[in-house]
Amino acid sequence: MSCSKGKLSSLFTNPERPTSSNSSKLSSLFFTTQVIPRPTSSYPTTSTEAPSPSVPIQTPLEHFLQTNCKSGNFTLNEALHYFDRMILMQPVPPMASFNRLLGGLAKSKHYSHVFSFCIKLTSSGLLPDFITLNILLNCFCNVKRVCDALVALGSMIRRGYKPSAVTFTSLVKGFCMEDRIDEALRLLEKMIKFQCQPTVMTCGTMINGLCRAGKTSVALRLHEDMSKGNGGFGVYCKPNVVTYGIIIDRLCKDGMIDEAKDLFLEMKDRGILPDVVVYSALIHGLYYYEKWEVGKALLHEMVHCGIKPNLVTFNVLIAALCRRGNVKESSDLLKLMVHRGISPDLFTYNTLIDGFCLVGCLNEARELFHTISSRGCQPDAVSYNVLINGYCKNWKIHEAVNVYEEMIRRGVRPTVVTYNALLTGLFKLGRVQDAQMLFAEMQTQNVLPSSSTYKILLDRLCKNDCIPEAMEIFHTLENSSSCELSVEIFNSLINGYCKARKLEIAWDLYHKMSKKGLVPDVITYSMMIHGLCIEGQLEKANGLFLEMEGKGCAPNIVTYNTLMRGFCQNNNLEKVVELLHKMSERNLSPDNSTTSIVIDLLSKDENYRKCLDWLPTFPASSELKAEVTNFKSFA
DNA sequence: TTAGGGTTAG
Repeated sequence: MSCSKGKLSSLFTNPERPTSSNSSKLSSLFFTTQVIPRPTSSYPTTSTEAPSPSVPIQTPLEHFLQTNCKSGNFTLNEALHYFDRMILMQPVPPMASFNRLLGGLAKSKHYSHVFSFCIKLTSSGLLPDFITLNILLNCFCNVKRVCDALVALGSMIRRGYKPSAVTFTSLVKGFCMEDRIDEALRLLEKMIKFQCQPTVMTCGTMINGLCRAGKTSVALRLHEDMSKGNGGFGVYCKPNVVTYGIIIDRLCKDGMIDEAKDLFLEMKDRGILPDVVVYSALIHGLYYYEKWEVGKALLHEMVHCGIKPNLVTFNVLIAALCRRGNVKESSDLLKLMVHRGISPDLFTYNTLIDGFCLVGCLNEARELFHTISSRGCQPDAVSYNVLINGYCKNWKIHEAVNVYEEMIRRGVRPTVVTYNALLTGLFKLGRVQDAQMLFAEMQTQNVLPSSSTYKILLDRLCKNDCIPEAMEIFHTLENSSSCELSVEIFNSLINGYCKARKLEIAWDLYHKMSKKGLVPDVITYSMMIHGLCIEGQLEKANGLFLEMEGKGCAPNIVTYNTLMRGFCQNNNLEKVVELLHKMSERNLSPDNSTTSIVIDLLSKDENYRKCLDWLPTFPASSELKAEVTNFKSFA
C-alpha cells in the first residue's frame, strides 16, 4: 500500500506517537490525548441576546450554516470568514455547526480547505466528532488518498466510534477511484463483519466503480442479486432509480442501447420511476448512436411525465445537434434554456464552441469563446482545446498557436489534448521541426505524452520521411514504461518503412510485434502485403493474405484491392478474378478503387479477349459490372 | 452536519 507523500499524509505515519510539532495538524484529530477539548455550546449563535420564542431571528452565521452551506451558495472567503469567527467565539459553537461548514466545503469540492480547516480546529483545541471524521475520510477518498482515509478509519475505531454505512461507502468510492476494484468488492462483503449492512448508496457506489472500470457484467450481476434479494455480494437492499441510472448510462456508453432500453422498461415495470438523470442519460445514448426518432420520443415522454429538462438535458441536446452540424438549432436551444431560467454552464459554451468549429465557423467560435467570462464562467482547458483543435483542423495553425499562448498567459494549464491537437496541426502543414520543438516544450511543461501523442509523432514523422527520428522515439518507448507499445504504433512504423522501400526492416517490426504479444490487425497485414507487392514478391504477399485469413483476421476491401493491384501489375488476370470471387463470397462490395484496378487490367490488350470469357459470371457489384460493360463497348 | 447516478475537447 502506498501512501501519498503530501504534507498532510505524512502526519499519519506514526499515529500512536504524535510529536509536539504535528499535534496541531490533521493527525491530531485522531488523538484525544493531544487535544484539550474546549467546551462547545449546544446551539449555534452569534448573538448575546436570546432568540425570541415566537419570532426566531436567524443570525447571519446561522443563515450561512443552514442555507448557504447546504446549497453550496457561498464563496471561499465567506467560509473562511465564518470559520475564523466561529473558532474565536465564546462559547464555541457545537461541532455540528463546524460540520455544516465542512460539509458545505466538501460538497463544493474544496477538499484542501477541509483539510486546513480541520487542522485549525484541532490546533484550537476542538475535538472533531464522528461526523467530522466521516467528512474528512470522504474528502481523503475524493482526492484519491485512500491510504490516509484508512488511517482515519483506524483512528475512528480507536476513539470508540463504530464505522457506519456512510464511512464504508466513502471507502468503497475511494478504492474504486484508485482502480482498486477488488479491494472495494472485498470491503463491501466485509461490511457485515462490522455489523454494518450495505445500503443502496453503498451498492450504487460499488456499481458505479465497476461500470467505470469496464466490469459492466459484474455490475449487472450485483444489480440482479439486489433485485432478487438472494444475498449475493452480501447485500440485501433493493435497486433504486440511481442504481438503474448508473447501469443504463454505462450500457449507453458501451453502445448497448437496446439493453439500456430494456433496463429502462424493467425499472418502470418494477414501479421505479425514472428521473431527469435517467432520462438524460438514455436520451444522450440514443442521440449519440443516431437513434434520433427514439431519442425525441423519449424526450416527449419525459416532458409528458412532468419531468422538466434541466441544464444537463439541455447540454445533451445541444451536443447532439452540434455533432450533426446543426449549430443554428443548438443556438436556438441555448436561447430557450435561458428563457426557461436555466443558466448555461461551461459545458454548454464549450459544446457550442466545438459545434461552431465543426462547421468551420471559426469567427463565431472565437466570438463565443470571448464572451464566456462576461457570461459568468471562466474558460477552462477544454474551452481552449476546443478552439485550438478547431483552428488546427481548419489549417489555421498560426491562430491555434496564438490561442495556446493566450492559454498559458492566462494561467490555464495545457493538457495532453492541447499538445496532441497542435502537433497534428503542425505535422499536417509539414512543419516537422516546429512539431518536434513543441513536443520538447510539452515535456518542459510537465505534461505527460499519451499513447495518442506517440501515435501522432511516430505516424507523422514516418509520413514526413523522418524515419530515424521516429525510430529514436520508438526505442525510447521500448525501454521505458511510460507508454505501452501498441499495434497502431507498430503500424505507423511498418507503413513508413514499406513506403521507404525498406521492406526488411518492416518485416523485422512485423515479427517483433508478435514477440511483444501484440496481434497484427487488418491494417498491419494490408501494409505488409502492399510492401511485398511493391517489391514484386507476389507469392509472399499471397501467402500473408492466406495467413491472415487462417489466423482469423478478415481481409477488408483495402487488403483485397492491394493484392489485386499487385496481381494486376503482374498481369495476372486469373488471380484478380479469383480474388473478386472471394470478395463476393465474403459479401464484400467492390469500391471505386476495385473498379479502377479492373479497368486498368482490361485496358491491357491481351486481357480483353479473356475478359469476354469471364465477364458473364463476373462476381461484382452492378456498378462495377456496368463500368466493365461500358469499357467493353468502348473498346 | 457525513456516502451513490447523467452533459464538453484530441
